[in-house]
Amino acid sequence: MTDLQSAVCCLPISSSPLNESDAELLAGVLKAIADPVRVRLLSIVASSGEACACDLPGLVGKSQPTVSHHLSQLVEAGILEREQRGKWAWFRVSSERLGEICAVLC
Amino acid sequence: MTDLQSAVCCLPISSSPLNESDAELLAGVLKAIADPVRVRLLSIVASSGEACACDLPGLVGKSQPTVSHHLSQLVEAGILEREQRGKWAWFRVSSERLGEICAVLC
DNA sequence: CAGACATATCGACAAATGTCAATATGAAAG
DNA sequence: CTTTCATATTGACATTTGTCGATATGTCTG
Repeated sequence: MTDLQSAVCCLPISSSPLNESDAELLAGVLKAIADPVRVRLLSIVASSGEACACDLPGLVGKSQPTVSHHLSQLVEAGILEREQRGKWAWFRVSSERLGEICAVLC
Repeated sequence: MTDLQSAVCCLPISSSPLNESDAELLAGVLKAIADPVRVRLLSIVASSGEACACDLPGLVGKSQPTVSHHLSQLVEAGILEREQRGKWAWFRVSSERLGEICAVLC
């Protein structure tokens, strides 16, 4: 997948038809959220302000590797930010990135 | 897939952790947009106000059955509305539904 | 009704995705 | 440096998804 750490893509979708590459960027970011487990992870992190990876497998009922994989996808899409604290990984939401998504959609 | 014609799901994701069924609803609606071709279709319809299905295969470079399939997914998710005019199918964006999505995300 | 044409459905297939067990990596503590 | 523990990566697999050709359905027109 292409680099998603910069801006989502573009002007609002209603301002003019997206070209193929902008469409891939936007679709990529949305795809990163569009999974039930990732939505729950995102919601858990968002509502707590931050969350430790160590708690998340228990909270969503998935294995540690699966949760790790989902978290990586959210980080790669710029939706979560990862911070290492000792041996623990903490995550918080990039409300800036979420805002970008909404700005493109609405 | 479950019925997505009613409200997307829930309070904003940051207000409290989504339960599994709300997460599936939200993920389902996002998944309906999270594809490059569907993003382009959505953007074409949104920026024109409305669009005829007859023009869309040419505009996105996909076959008629493929476009029809993508449009159905967007309609099923409540993101596009379909209207039959003679033998043509016209589509417009449900800005209400898009607004719901943004309200849940941000 | 018959023909023409727009759209939907079906069947098939390759590619992408979600999942987990096993294992590797990395970071602190002793 | 060794051990311990948290997280990431690998490999494998079943399921889902995007795509198209062929065909069915539906809607107007003559």
